[in-house]
Amino acid sequence: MPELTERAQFLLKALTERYIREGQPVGSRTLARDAGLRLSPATIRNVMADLEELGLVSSPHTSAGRIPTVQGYRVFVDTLLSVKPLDDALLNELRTNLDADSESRDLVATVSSLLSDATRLAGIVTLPRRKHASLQRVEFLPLSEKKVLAILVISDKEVRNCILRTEQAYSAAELQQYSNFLNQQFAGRDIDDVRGRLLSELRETRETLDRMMATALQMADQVLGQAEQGSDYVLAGQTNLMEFQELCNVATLRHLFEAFNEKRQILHLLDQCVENEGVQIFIGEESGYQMLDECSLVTAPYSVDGQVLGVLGVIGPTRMAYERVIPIVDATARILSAALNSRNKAPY
Amino acid sequence: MPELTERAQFLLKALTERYIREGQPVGSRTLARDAGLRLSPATIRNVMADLEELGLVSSPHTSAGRIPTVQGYRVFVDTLLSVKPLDDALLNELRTNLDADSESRDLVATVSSLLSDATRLAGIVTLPRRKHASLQRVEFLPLSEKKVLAILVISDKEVRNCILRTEQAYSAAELQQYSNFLNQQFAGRDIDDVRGRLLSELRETRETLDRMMATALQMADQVLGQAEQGSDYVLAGQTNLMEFQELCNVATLRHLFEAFNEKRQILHLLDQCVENEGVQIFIGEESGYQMLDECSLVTAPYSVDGQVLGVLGVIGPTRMAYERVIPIVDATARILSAALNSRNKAPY
DNA sequence: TGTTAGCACTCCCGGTCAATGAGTGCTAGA
DNA sequence: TCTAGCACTCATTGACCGGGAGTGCTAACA
Repeated sequence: MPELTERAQFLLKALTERYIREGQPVGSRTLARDAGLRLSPATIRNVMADLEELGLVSSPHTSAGRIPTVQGYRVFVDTLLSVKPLDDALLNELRTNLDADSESRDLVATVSSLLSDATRLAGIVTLPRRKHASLQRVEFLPLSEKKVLAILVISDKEVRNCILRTEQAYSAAELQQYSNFLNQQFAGRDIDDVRGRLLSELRETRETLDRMMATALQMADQVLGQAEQGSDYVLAGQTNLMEFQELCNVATLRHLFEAFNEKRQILHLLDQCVENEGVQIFIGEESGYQMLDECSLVTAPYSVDGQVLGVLGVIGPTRMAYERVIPIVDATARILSAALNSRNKAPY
Repeated sequence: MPELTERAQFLLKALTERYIREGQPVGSRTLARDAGLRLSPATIRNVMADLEELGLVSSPHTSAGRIPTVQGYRVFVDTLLSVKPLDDALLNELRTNLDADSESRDLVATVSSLLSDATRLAGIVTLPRRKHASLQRVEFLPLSEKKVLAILVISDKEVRNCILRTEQAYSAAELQQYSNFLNQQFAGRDIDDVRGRLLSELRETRETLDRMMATALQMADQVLGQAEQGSDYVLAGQTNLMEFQELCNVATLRHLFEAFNEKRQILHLLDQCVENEGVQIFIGEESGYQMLDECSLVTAPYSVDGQVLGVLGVIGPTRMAYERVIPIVDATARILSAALNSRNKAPY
């Protein structure tokens, strides 16, 4: 946008800020007073006409003031925004409330609440999912005649268990043997890797090797299959969204909440943010999903050892206090990453 | 209500049914046509005046029809309602969709969805919580230097694990020893019982016995303490509630959804239904909670071996199709109980 | 050439008003 | 005991009007 004069930029900024604050279309008279430039309303009107032609502002009807369009917000966020430094009290609160020792799921839930409390919007955090997680160990325990409890230790904070139904009964000793065997073979290896090997070994050795190994492999495969599909997120403070007038009609809310329940679409959107480093923002229709047409999504990925594990962010109305929200999201992502890192470094 | 003539009862029933169907206040003319009695509107009006005096119906304003009051619904539900027999297709769907082998939490989530789908309302199911669960066994696995994974097997479908931080490092062998010891001592016993013993033993033997046992007891106590607090429920289909006009203002919805998130109040209400056997209904303000003023709650407890484990039900607007909803809730509770029972009987 | 004052115009919003229609309470008669 | 009739009440709807806020345009001014 090099065509934008400095004055136009300044006014767009002032207009957007005021609109975000007040929620009302901003007229030329108000803007003249508000902006502090010693210009008459008439002059402002001329500038506004230019901005409107560029598609950065629009008026809901002829005799209302102007409001920023999605493109207007875009320019505002990308080039005009002066981000507020995060206030220390809040930063401390974020830090101290993160108990780095809790399990992933709880940790994620906490972060989600923190985000929603700090911004008064809806907080969202995906569960950490590492592309290359290594398997620390496997255990099998007999539950009842044909049920086996499989426990999969991935790291010192990620444990999954699932109940397997088996064709026949196995004794504790047998199961012990199986898990020993598997741990010997696979402990410390990448999970995808393990799965690949399992499959190929299963095929190869079906007849030749003894039954024990086949069973062990089969079980392990079952567990891994179930463990892997856990792409999910935790949402908090949805009800905060009900406070905003622009979202306050039931149809809009319904679509939004249904999307939250469905998860699929939201997840897909969040996935797009994984690649981007740092804060990423979707404004209104930019997301490409209808139910988010009147919302913005501010996200940031979090990571351990340079490997991105997930995305966190907030969802709120397009008209949100970006200059406050952006640093919060940014900081939270850093703090979460740090928390995950520090405990990951604990020696085994 | 012996003062109610047969005719008055019949008309109250007709009025309530019509109002539930149409959602509009019912006038005397309509009712005269609808009820099939060969009475003129004027006569009906007289009866209505009586019903109004008894507090069973009311009119939103002078020249509108009548709608049932909470007391009116009460009489309707308690004495007038003709419950529809459940249609077999639905029954089958409920049965087949319950995978009796999944874990409690998943099972509960499924039931919740089934309820909400079948009724087009919000389904709610509390997690099973047995007063006297017996401990099947305990396992400890080393995770990292000062972290231990504790696994608590309660039944062949209920497993809890939690990560303990310990003061010092323990070897796999040590942990094995501990769990062996605990299993020997406590396997098969009631969990509360176990906890009590743990505490007393801890006190008694602090100095006398060897450190191993003390640690084992301490760990077990930690796990049990964490495992027990799990009073919770799973909700499904909240968004269904947004379809109803009477709930369609944002303030009402907000209170409702906030209560859903809080859980405390709802849980308290559900707890009251545990004692009652069979379907229990709270209509409007009867619940005593403001956010449910315009809602009704239809619940039924589910149980295994005559022991009530939890409550399930649906939440919807006061104006709901009770004659359809009640049998669904009832049947679902039975089916869930049966499912839990059958698999519980599997020999160990 | 950029800025400003003035002015006519547009459109939303809130209030008033009257017509309509649904439904009621009451009364008198069958 | 029931019913027909009638006057009355009240929500809803649509039309209308005036005020207010803000605009675009034009012409004058620095």
